[in-house]
Parts: sequence; C-alpha cells; structure tokens
Amino acid sequence: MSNLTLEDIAKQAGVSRSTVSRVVNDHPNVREEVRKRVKEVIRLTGYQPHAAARTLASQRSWMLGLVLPRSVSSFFADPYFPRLTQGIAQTCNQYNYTLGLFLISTKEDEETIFPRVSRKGLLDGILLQSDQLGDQLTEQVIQSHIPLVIIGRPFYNKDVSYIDVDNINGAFTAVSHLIRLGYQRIATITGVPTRTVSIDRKEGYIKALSERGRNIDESLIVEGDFTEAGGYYAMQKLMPHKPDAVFAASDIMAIGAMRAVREAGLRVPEDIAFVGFDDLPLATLPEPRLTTIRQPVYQFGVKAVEILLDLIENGIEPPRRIIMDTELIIRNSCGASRKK
Amino acid sequence: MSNLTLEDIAKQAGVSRSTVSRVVNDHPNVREEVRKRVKEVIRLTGYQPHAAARTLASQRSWMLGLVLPRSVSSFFADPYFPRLTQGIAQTCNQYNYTLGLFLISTKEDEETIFPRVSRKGLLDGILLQSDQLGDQLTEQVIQSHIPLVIIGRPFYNKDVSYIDVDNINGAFTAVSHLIRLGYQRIATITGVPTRTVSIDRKEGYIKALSERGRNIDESLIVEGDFTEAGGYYAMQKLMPHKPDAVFAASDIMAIGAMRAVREAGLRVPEDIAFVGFDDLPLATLPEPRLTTIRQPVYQFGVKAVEILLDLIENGIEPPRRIIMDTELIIRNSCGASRKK
DNA sequence: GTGAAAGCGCTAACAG
DNA sequence: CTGTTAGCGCTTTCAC
Repeated sequence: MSNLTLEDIAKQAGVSRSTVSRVVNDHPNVREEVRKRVKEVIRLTGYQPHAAARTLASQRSWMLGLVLPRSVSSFFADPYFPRLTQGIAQTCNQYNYTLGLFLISTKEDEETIFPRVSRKGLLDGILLQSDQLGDQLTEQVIQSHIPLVIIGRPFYNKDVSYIDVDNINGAFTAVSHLIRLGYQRIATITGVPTRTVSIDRKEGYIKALSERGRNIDESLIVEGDFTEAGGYYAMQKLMPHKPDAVFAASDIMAIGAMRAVREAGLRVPEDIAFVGFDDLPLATLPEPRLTTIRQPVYQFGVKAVEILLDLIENGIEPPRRIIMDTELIIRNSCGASRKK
Repeated sequence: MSNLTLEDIAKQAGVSRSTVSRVVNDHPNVREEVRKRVKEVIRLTGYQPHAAARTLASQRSWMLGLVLPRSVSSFFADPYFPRLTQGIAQTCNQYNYTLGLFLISTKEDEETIFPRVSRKGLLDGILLQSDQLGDQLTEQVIQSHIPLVIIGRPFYNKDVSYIDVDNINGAFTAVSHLIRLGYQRIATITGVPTRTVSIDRKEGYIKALSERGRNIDESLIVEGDFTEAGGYYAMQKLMPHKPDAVFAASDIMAIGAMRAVREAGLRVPEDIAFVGFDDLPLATLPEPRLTTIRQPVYQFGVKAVEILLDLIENGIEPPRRIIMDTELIIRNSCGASRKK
C-alpha cells in the first residue's frame, strides 16, 4: 500500500497538486494531454487518494449508514433483513458509496448508538429501520437533520421520508383471495401490535372482510410475534374457534401455525387453508407449499438508497414517500387448486 | 447537528485546543477541575469531534471492513452469515469501531471491490470470508498489508491469520456418532469441492470411517452445493445405493435430502438416519428434529474481531490461527432415541 | 487550463 | 499539567 500523496504525483507528472486533484475527480478543466500523463503516473505508482483527507476537505464522506434496531436482531432468523441488506449494499456499490452497518443487539448498544451514527464527518446519510412504538432513536436522528430514510412506516408520522411496502393492500389481497375461494371463517394471526407493519396488515384483513359485508369476529384474530413459535401458539388458540382459513401476517408464523394444525391431526389446506406474507424461500419447498404475499425486498433496498441519495443531493425537504406494491403468489396452502 | 470545532470549545472553556483534545480522548494529563469544566462545555454544546479530521490526524479510522464474496450472497438464505455478522457488529460496537459492510453481489462488484476496501484512510483492518479456490481478492488484500483476518480456512494457505471452525473434527464426530449407533452404510452429501469447508468435512467423514476400519464406498459420497435443492438431488442419486444413514455437510442440504427421502416413501430415521452440520434454528422444529453439529457462529464473529484488533495493535506477524470447537447436538433424525 | 494558497478539524510532539 | 505549533492529505476558491 503506497503512501503517496497528491503532491508526490504532482511532482512526478510535472504539474501542480490541484491539477492532479482535478484529474482524480474527473473535473473538466484539464488539457487532455496533461490528464493522460497524470493518469499514467497514478497507474504506475498505484496512488490512491486518502479517504479521510478527502472527506475532511470536501465535507462528504461517501458513506451511508444502515441502522437496524434491536427488535430486528431476532429477525435475522428470517431472510428478510439479509436480503434487504443485499439490495442496499449492492446499490451503495453502484453509486460508489461505502456502507456502514449498525446493528443494535444489546441494551447498551441502544444507548450508545446515536452518538455513533451521528458522529460528525462519518455518514452522509442514514437508513433506519423503524416502525416501532416508542422508538426514541428515530426522534433523535430526525432532529440531527442528517439525511434520513426510514425503512418501514414510522409509528409517529412526522415529516420524514420513508419507504414501505403496501402492507394494507397486501393483506387485503391475501384475505380477498381466501374469500373468493369460498372460506367462511377466515382468521388472522397478527404481528405484535407495537409495530406499524402489524397494524397495517391487520387493517388489510379487516378491510377485506368488511368490504364483503362480513362481520369481524374478534375470536378469529389472534396475536403472534413474527416467530415460528408465536405462530404455533396463536394457532392453538385459534383452533377451538374452528377457522377454515388463516391469513398469517408472516410466512414464519404460517409455518408455525401449520405445524400446530398438523399436530392436531388436521390437514392443510383441506381442513384449514393458509396464506402467509413475505414469500420466504424456505416456505416454498415442503408440501403444502405456502400461498403468500411477495414483497420486493431487494428492490426495496435499492429504492431506499436511491431516495437517500436524492435527499443528500437535493435537500431533505419535502419528505419523500414510497410505497411499494406486493404480489399474491398462489401455491397449494390456500387450496386454490383443489377448489377449481 | 452542531458545527462546533475543538477551537470553539477551547475558547468557551478558557483553555487551549490541545487540552480539549486531551479531555475528549481521555488522556491522563489534565487537571480534574479543568477536565470537568471542559466536559461540561462539551455536554452543553453537544460538541462532537469530526470523524474524518480525527482519522486524518491520527491515521486511524476506527473502522473495520467485513467483506463477503459473491459465493456467499446465496448463502444469505441461511442464517449463518446474518448471525456471524451480528457477532462481528456487536463486537465492533463494544470496542468502539465502526463496521463497514462490503457485499460482493455481481461480477462488477468483484472487480471494483479491491480498490474500495483498500482505499487509504478508510479501514484499519479487514475481515474477509474466504475459503474458495481461485480467490484473487484474498491475494490482493494480503499483499496490501492491511491487517487482515480470513474467516474460514483459506484455500491457499499463505501466512495469513485466519479463524475457522474445526470442520474435520465436527464431521468426524457426526459420523462417529452414526457408526456408534450401528449404521452400516453411511453416506455423505458433501459441499462444493472448491471450498475448504467442503473438503474438511469430507475429510472428517472419511477419517471416522477409516479409523473404524470401514471401507470408503465412493458411491456413498455425493456432491451437493449447500442448498436445499442440492441436498434433494444428491439424495436422489444416493438412494439407489441404499444408505442407512447420511451425514450432510450442512443442515440445509439435510433438509432437502430428507424431503427426497419422504417423497420416496421412506422414513427418517427408521429407514435412513440423518446428521447435519450448522444447527440452523429452523431445522430444530419440524419432526424429525435434526441431529447436527453446532458451530459457535456468533462467538466466531466475536473472536474474529478480537484477533483483528490484536493484529492492528500488535502487528500482523506472526499470523494468528484460531480453530473453534463444534458440538454434537443429538435430536431425533439420527435415531439415537430409537436405538436405545 | 493551471497554480498558489487557504483551509477542513484534529492529533501529537515539544516546550515550558 | 497546559499551550504552541506543525502537520495529516485533500478540495476549492481565486488569480493568472
């Protein structure tokens, strides 16, 4: 690793430091001949500009931060965040940004995270997963006026830019599908009520039933927690109420719920049909293959970065909002094939 | 976000810039009274040191890079890398380092990654997942002399620091377990032969059989690719050769293989017993619950960071090597309970 | 189109 | 224990 500076290159190329800087940064005002000569010296010497020096002088770090709160760490069991992260990382690469990853695992992390991510001269912008009730980190970051894109619909709907999937409509589509197939007692396993994703998916469920003039039966609405075990226990609570179909607010809960159904000696979809949400790769393999709502997770990450870059270039006002569409993926668990 | 500098704080506290710097960096030589006064001003003003300026002056960025090659991206389907990343991120937090994440997704990424991670003044050290044949990035990074810890056993065993799990011994334990249970035709589904992890696990399989004086039957060794589908197809190739037990080099392949067994109308473990490798959370839920080799993935991440920090503090020579132990987790798929 | 020069905000001798 | 000073390596006016 060379320890050359601009000055060294300048000397070797017989020009000034400024000219070399211009060449490095592709500025226009350099004679083609000179540019070529300088580039050659750079190539030969393996010169690289010093990232920190550049940041200090230009007040731009070319680095973005991805902040995933604690609630999320458990979610690492499911591929949602890895995929999202991939989309984000790949897009950062594309735009030549470095990605800083901030995972909040412990209570202590939670307290030290804000100074870490808001450190002056570190990040040009922040992507923050946040749809939780009582999330103070989000408040702090908003007030720091660092360009920010929230991933998910924030609980407190301030004037922040955010990007989310259309959870209401996704759930609506899922439940409408079950209605169309003729199911009469359609239950739902919701997520934790402290997250907007849960609230929105539940709303879609209610909306679909209401629009068809169905009554909402509270005994058919059971709370899960986005885990396999949560789905399992929720289903056990649900079964005495004899649902003939279940919309689970996540695939992983659907998997747990189907396990409960199987253990009770019932069959999917014959006795109880299922639709999930997420489209986990793993859920598509064992029979019955899960009918579900697919989210464009990777694209979601791409879009999030692009909005953030827009914010950085053009200012954070007005807040940008993106809601991405979902897609119903029909497989076997909903009994669609059987019903035909 | 304040745009205060050291100088401003110094003025307000009635001291020099150096003194403030000392306070900020917890240097000893400051009178307690002065320290208190300065800290108060810092608190009141919300002053934060500028990361880039600090890096430029101290030649330390307090940032580590985690580089995950392309072969790995597909692996994001399984929780191995997310968990590893968590361990790494958490440990970075602990030591007050920022973590940069470099995912190589595309062919282009592959070509631009080296300049990105080796950029002067960006990273104090690199964690690089690398156990592939023909990995030139690893070579480049080694030659750049940036402090480096390889995650996994590198294919070309140069004088590099690396950390790995004891794959040979893990596989040895798994297969020995099957031998002990009395199985006669123990097969294995290996990983791709271009990775040391596959080679090592296969070696453990062979070693376990050999030490018991068993012959190695090549028809009982089939190659998978660490995916569910790969396990499934490998098992189809395996079944005509009538194995009574299978050691799969990863849980995800074991899951695929068991699916093939089930579809063939056979039962696990009655007809064919299974032991996997990894201890995926998801594999422990459906019956038969998978007997497997647990890796200390999270601890692995912790240790990797600690070694890297050691390298940064104390120089990269001599190379450090850490091999971590695995653990046999006995559940139902191996038929241990049945055999007793 | 090119160069000189003034910072960017901090650290780390060194002197006292 | 504290202040002065000289950089760290680059960007960016501003002249020419």
